[in-house]
Amino acid sequence: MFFKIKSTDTESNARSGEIQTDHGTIPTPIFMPVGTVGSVKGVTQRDLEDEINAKIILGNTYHLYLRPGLDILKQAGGLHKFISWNRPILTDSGGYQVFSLADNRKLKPDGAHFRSHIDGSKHIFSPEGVIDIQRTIGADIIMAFDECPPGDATYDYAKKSLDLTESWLDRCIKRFDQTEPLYGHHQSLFPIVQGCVYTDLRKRAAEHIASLNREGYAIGGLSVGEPAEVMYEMVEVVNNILPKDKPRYLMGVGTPENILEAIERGIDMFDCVMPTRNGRNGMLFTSEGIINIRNQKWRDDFSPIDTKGTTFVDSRFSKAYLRHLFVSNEMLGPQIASLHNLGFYLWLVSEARKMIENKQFSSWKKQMVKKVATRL
RNA sequence: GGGGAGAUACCAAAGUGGCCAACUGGGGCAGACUGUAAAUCUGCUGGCGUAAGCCUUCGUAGGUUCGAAUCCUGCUCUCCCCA
Repeated sequence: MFFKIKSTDTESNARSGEIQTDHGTIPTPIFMPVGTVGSVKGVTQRDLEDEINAKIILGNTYHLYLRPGLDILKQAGGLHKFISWNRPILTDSGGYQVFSLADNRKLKPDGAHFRSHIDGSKHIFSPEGVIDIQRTIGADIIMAFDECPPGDATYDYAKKSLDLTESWLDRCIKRFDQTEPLYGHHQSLFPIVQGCVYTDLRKRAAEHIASLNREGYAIGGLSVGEPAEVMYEMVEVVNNILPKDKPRYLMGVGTPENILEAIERGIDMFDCVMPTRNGRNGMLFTSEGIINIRNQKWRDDFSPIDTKGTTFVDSRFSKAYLRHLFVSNEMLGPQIASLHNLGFYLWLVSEARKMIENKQFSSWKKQMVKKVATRL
C-alpha cells in the first residue's frame, strides 16, 4: 500500500491524496460504504461501481466469521471473490461488536469471550485469532482488535480499556508481521487510537501508535454518544500527533456535517452505516439538506429526489413516488434511498477533494456544513 | 313470514354498571438511527389547552341509577338460519 498527499488546504489541516492498493487506487478524503456481512444493504455491486462509484467498501470480521464462516470464505478464494468485488475492501476487526454486543461477552486477558447472536454458540476472539481471520477474509486493509468503550465511560474505565486495547494491539502487530496474505495481494494493518473523551489518554494512545510505523492509522471510540464538539476536539488532539504522511481513518463517522468537520481536521477516510441505515428508514441526505421522505409534505412533490444528485435514481424518480414506496412498505423505497444517500456521501467527499485541490475548501465547507444539516 | 345475532373512534375489534376518552391490531402523523444482532425502534392519534383540566363521544330516542358504551323500552339499520 502506498499513500501520497496531493494537496493540502491553506487554512486548515484538510488534505487530499491517494491510497494505492493491489485492488486499485482510493482517492482521499473518501467515504467507505459499510457492507457488514458482505453486502452493502440494499445496493448491488454493480450500482456501487457504476452509480455510486464507491472506491472501497467495508466488511466485518465478527459477522463474516459467524456467517458464512471461514471455510466458505477460504473455499471462495477470499471475500473479494466471494462477493464479486474487485476493488479494495477494509474489514473491521469486530472490536465494535465486542462493544455493541456487550450483554453477550466477557473481556479476559486472552481475548473476548462471547456468544454468537445467531445461535448462542460460544466463541473467543483473541488478537491473534482476529488477525488470522482477517487474513482468511483477505481485505486490503484490516483493523487491529480493540475495545470500543461507550461515550460516557469513566476515566478509570477508559484507562483500563486503553491498557487492554494497547496490549491487544501489540499482539495483533506481532501476529500480523509473522503471517502472510493468503490470496496474493498485500494487506495493511491499521492500529486504532482509543482513549474515550480524555485528552491525556488520546495523546498517549496516539503517541504509542505513531511510534509503530504502520501504513495507516485509525481513530476509534468516537461518535459513541459524546457531543460532536468533543469528538472534533479528540480528532484534533490525535491528528496533531499522528504522522502526516499516513492515511487517517475516523471510524464510524458520521453525518455529512461530521465528515466535513473531520476532513477539515485532517481525516482521510470515513465509514458509517448512516447513509444506508437511515436511508432504509426514510432519511435522505442531500446537498440542500435532510429529508424525511415519509413526511406528508412530500406527498404531492413531483420534483426529482435530488436535482443535483449523481445517481440515476436522483433524476428519474420523484419525491412523491419515493414517499409512496416508503408508505407502502415497498422494498424498492429503501433501495432507492440507500443508493441516493451513498451517491451523496461519495459526491460530498469528491467535492471536498476538488475544493482542497482548488484551495477553496474552507469557504466551501463553511457554507456546506449549514446546508447539509438543514431540515427540509 | 318465523327464529337468531349484532350496531363501539378512519378501519377491524375488545370492553357488558364506576378503575373508560374507551384494550389491541391496522391505517395515519411525527421522531430516532454514527467502525449495522436494525428494510428497525419510539411517541402521538375525539375537541380545546403548554399543563392541571374542561367539553363532546360507543346506531337512535327515551328510561332506571348517585353514576351507563355496559341495565330496561321504542325505533332504525346490518348479518345469519328456516320457510
